[in-house]
Amino acid sequence: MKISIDHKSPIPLHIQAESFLRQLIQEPEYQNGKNLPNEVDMAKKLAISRTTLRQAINKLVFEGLLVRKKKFGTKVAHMKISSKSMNWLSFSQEMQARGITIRNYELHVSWVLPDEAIANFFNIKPDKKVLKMERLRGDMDEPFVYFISYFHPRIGLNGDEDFKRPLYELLEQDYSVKAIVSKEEISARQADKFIAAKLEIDAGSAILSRKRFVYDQAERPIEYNLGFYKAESFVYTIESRRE
Amino acid sequence: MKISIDHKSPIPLHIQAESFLRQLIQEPEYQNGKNLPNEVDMAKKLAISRTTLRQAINKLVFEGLLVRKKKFGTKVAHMKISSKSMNWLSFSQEMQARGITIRNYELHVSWVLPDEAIANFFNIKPDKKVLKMERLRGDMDEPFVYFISYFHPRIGLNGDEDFKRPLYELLEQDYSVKAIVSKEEISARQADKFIAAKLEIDAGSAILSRKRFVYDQAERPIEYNLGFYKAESFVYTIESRRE
DNA sequence: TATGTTATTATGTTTGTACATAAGTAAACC
DNA sequence: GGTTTACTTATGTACAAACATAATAACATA
Repeated sequence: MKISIDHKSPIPLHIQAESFLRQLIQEPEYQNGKNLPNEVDMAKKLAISRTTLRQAINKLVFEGLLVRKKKFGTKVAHMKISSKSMNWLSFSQEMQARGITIRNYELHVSWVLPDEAIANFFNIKPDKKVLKMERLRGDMDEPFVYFISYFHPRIGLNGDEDFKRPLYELLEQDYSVKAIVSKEEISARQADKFIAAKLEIDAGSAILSRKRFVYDQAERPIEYNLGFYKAESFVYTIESRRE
Repeated sequence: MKISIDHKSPIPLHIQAESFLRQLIQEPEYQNGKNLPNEVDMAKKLAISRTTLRQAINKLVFEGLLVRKKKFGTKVAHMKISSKSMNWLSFSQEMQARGITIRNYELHVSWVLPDEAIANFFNIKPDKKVLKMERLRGDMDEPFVYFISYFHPRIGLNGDEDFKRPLYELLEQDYSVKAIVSKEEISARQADKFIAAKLEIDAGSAILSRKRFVYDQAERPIEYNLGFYKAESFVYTIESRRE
């Protein structure tokens, strides 16, 4: 933890402060509930104004990473992995935002014949092969999600892409495909033998399964995605408001 | 649109500005893409500082309701999380919409001491009793969800209410409490013995658990709600869109 | 004509300063 | 001893004042 604020850098100070904080809160002491240094001191130490520092803190508070209480101070919100109404963060971005380093445990790409649900969703003939991508991902300690994705042939993926890059970035930059609409179905189910083995849990354990249908701006189907999350490690959060 | 800023009010100016903006952007012109008045002018008109106004704008930007671009101005983002409708249907309405006739299998109302999570959410002392309502509901064939709700004492519920009426209707009509914001956490878990017995399934079966935090217009906590759904019978769907 | 130059506009960044408020703790008072 | 009062701490609210920057338009120059 040497990273500090560089006043010469073209990067805005509050952005620098933000990264600084993201690093800082990784420290075990803060993860364990210790208060962050108070705003006035920290601002002084970083040689930025309190307002600027608050700007950075605010962002993390908004994201739900920090909680503040008067007189009590600021500390990291002890919450689980969640997808905080930002449905549109990709998995890697989502994890990054929480300071979790992701590890890809397995990646497998193949061309397969679509089953009925998929052929239907893509509106293609069942004898037209589609690209299937399977990924086992998690943090440094253990895998906690197994993804299966199918992509519409129209996109032109060939299977040699660098799937280590964020998926939607890849689709947008290299294939001009913009994922705009997502329909998701979330349900609980019991892990079958295959999934249980991948996630290193017992068959029959509860898992959270997410089915995601992704469309482009013209509502054309792009991706059919299945995700199986180890139960304890995933909580889906939704925030909604009515008037 | 006469609502403006009241400097005498105990409500912070940036909060007032926020409500003002929320109203403002309802106007069809802004919905149709017209730029909001620029910050400097608007701040002058509202008689608050630009900083304070920006504080309010920032919040809406973060929520994804507004987009800003240098030189281009600020306008409403044409993006929508349309899971709204879904989230705000109460259970009975939700079921009705699916053509399912609901049956109440059990209803139990009691006054209990809140556990830490609840006391915290309500921000009350743990020795202050709260109203707890438990309900087992389902269709004509079988129960498929077990609800546990806790209500904030402030509301003034006494426990003798007619809980057969839709809940949010009751709160609104009889107690002038409007549920506006809901934060939900959805996760999979295994049924414990208690829940399993209620839902008539084996202990250890997968269930979908939904934790719901409900707030009123002033973001004050109203209800803490837990729902345990029989896995096969419930799928949570979300539709989201970005621009 | 093509290419700089400048002005304009509206948001973006940053600071310094001040007082308010919630929730404690300690001291003072009767 | 118990109640009030004052202090302390750290966040919350608010303002004014500059200067930076991105995008564009209008103008000027080679």
